[in-house]
Amino acid sequence: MAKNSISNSVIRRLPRYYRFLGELETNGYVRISSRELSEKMGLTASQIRQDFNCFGEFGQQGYGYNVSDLRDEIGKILGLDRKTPMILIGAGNLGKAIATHLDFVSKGFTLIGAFDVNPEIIGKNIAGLTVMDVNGLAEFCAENKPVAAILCVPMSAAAESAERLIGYGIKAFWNFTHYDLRMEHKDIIVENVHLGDSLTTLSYGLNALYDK
Amino acid sequence: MAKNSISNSVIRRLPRYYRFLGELETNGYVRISSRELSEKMGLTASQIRQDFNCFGEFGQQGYGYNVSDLRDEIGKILGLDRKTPMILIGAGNLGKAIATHLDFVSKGFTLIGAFDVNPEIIGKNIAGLTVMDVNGLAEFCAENKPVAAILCVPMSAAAESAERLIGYGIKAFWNFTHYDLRMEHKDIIVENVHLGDSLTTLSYGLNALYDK
DNA sequence: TAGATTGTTAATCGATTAACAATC
DNA sequence: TAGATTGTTAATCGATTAACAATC
Repeated sequence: MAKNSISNSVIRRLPRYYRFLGELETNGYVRISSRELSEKMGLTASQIRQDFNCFGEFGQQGYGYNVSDLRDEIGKILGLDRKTPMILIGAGNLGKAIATHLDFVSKGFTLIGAFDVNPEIIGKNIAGLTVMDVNGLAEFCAENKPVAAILCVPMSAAAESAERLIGYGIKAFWNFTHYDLRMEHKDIIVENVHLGDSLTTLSYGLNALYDK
Repeated sequence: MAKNSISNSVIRRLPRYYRFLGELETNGYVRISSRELSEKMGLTASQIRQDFNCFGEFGQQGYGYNVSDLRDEIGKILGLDRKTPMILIGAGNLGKAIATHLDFVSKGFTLIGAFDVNPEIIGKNIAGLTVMDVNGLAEFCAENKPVAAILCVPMSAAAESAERLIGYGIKAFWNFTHYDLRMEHKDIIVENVHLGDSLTTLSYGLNALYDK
């Protein structure tokens, strides 16, 4: 589908394009030029055209881009037409919030199971799922073949959990721990969310304020 | 403190350096060379030296870096010795999880208040704080002068909440909404966490799997 | 002193921006 | 056709890597 290999910088801009195009569509836009979109998004028109051209020719000279078509194309590129089965590992505060807060289907996933070690959490209902005991994980994976996992366990359990999941056939991780999956497994697909690092970066940003 | 202007790429690596150095210290390391650190972190030794040299000369030729000193320096650069007063706006599932999940003090902040509109949430206790009615926000800010805010409200309320908070003197946002604060306010410090975009990126990553 | 490793300059690589010919 | 705007090539900018002199 995608030409050879698309740079990470481009990929990270795609979800934002997709969101903006959705808003434009909602607001009744039928066509948009790279210049107009660049003004709305705070990018250069050049960059937008370069980005889209990584994947094909979606525009029309003299006209611009058809908003709805372009959005669909980007959706396909992002694989949002899939429903990759995903499980949640660690249904504590954070895991629960993530499972509840997001619309998985519109992002290419379905959440099909949730697991925890804590007896107080097991049996509870989150996002329409009954939290199961991690002891049943092997059996569940054998039966339901989840492909992706949200890793929301404490750091102390991260390495062991990840290794087990890989053993059960999990290929992709949405990783909320600081365990460095990418370093340990070159072949596994990983997207990290490091909330602590993000807050730390905000702290750095405050230097601008205090240094005055 | 920091030389002129440090590139964003460098800044985003600092929290990770800080974490790794903490682990090394825990494991009894006293000194480390850029080469050894590069192997542990999956970077090049060159990059590590370049990064550190943005802020000063922390090493010693022929020896390497003192782990504990270096960590302290990076901590100072990140402003982790501060306790910037921060408030949580939106104490729903996600807001609650974030407030509970993270150690704010070790990241340069103290969480001093939590607010919501929902009567079912107001009065509840999270992270040692009683959730207050947003109606009391103006008064609270006048009295307690929070500098930073976690924005965890629904998209529909994001713009209005942000504008209000800026009016009450908030200078920095940890933004979990898709409202584009940076675009609207060039002078405000913003760190975005776009969970939806992150999950979407993971979906793109799965192309590698399905394309085969 | 000899060996090691930094700090720093130079070379390379990649990403962004500018320019413009192609074309709707 | 004339005007607009893409797709794409070339120029610029910035970040990473390599090399090495300085020095502990």
